[in-house]
Amino acid sequence: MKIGELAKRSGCSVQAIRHYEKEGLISPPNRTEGNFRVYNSDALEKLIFIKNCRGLDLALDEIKQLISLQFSPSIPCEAVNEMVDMHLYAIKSRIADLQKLHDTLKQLRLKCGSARSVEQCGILAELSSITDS
Amino acid sequence: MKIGELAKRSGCSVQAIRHYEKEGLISPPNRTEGNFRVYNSDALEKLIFIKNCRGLDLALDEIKQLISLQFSPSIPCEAVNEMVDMHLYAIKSRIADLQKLHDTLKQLRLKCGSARSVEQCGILAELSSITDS
DNA sequence: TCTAATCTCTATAGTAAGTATAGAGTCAAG
DNA sequence: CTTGACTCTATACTTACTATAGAGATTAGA
Repeated sequence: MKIGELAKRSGCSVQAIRHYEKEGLISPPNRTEGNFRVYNSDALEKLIFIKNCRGLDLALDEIKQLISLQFSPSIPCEAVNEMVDMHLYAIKSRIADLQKLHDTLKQLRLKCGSARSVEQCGILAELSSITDS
Repeated sequence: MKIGELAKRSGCSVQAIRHYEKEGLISPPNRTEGNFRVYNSDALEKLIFIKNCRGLDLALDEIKQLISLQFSPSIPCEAVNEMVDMHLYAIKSRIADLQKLHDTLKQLRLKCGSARSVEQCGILAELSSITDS
C-alpha cells in the first residue's frame, strides 16, 4: 500500500508518517519506480504501536527506545517498567499542578462580577498584585 | 535599572524579557549611550503582571489582550471574565484527560512484573494491540 | 489518447514560549 | 589597562507535528 492508505488505516496523518521515518521510528520503505513509498502490514503494525504509545503521551524518543528494546527480546524489561513508572509520576504531578491552578483561577474569577468596567475589574487588580508563592 | 536587575527583581529571565519586548508585551525602553536597555519601576510592575498571568498558564497573546484592555479602562470587563472562564474549562478538561491517561497507564503497568525479559513483557505486548477508543 | 483530478514527492516555514549559543561591544573595579 | 561581568543582536534549538509551495506520478473518465 502507499502512504495515503497507510495513513487512513493507521489513523496517522501522511505527514506524521514521513516525520516518523525521518526521526528513525520506522525504517525507510521500498519505493515504486515513480519514487512512491510502498508499505506492508508490518509497517502498519509498527505505526499502530507508535500511535498507542503517543496516545499515552510517550515522547517519540521514548517510543524509539521501546522499539529498540523489542529488537533485543531477551534482556530484562526493567527499562520498560521504569519508563512507565516515570510517566505515571509525571502525570500525577501535572494533575496536581493543574488542580492548584484551577483553584487559583476560580478564586480569581470570583473577584469580578459580570457587568463592571475594566477599571473596577477585580481580576485585573488581582493580577497586578499577586506575589509568587 | 538594567535588564539584569530587572530580571532578578521580576523573576523573569533576561532572554524572556527581551522576548516579551519583541512580542510587543512591553514597550521598548530607553537605552544608554552604550545601547543598554534602561527600565523604571513601571516596567517592573508590568513584568510582574505578565509573570502572574503566565503562572496561570495564560498565553502571551491573551496577556497582550489583557494589557490592551487596561488601557481602555471604561469598557466593560466581560472579556476578562470570558477569558478566565474559558481557561477554567480548558484546565478542567485537561485534568480529566490526564486522569484517564493515568488510569490507562496504571492498568498497563500491572501487565508486567519486574524481572521478566522483554520478550515476555506484558506492557509491550499490550502496546502492540490496544485499539483506539 | 488526452486531460483533469488526485496522489505523492522534497524542502521549507510555522507553531509556543522561551533557552542556549556565538561573537561582539560596554562598563566597573583593581 | 586589563580582567571579568554584563549586555547587545542574531540565530538555532526545543516538541511533534501541520501547512505550504512547486514539482512529478498516477488514475479515471471522456
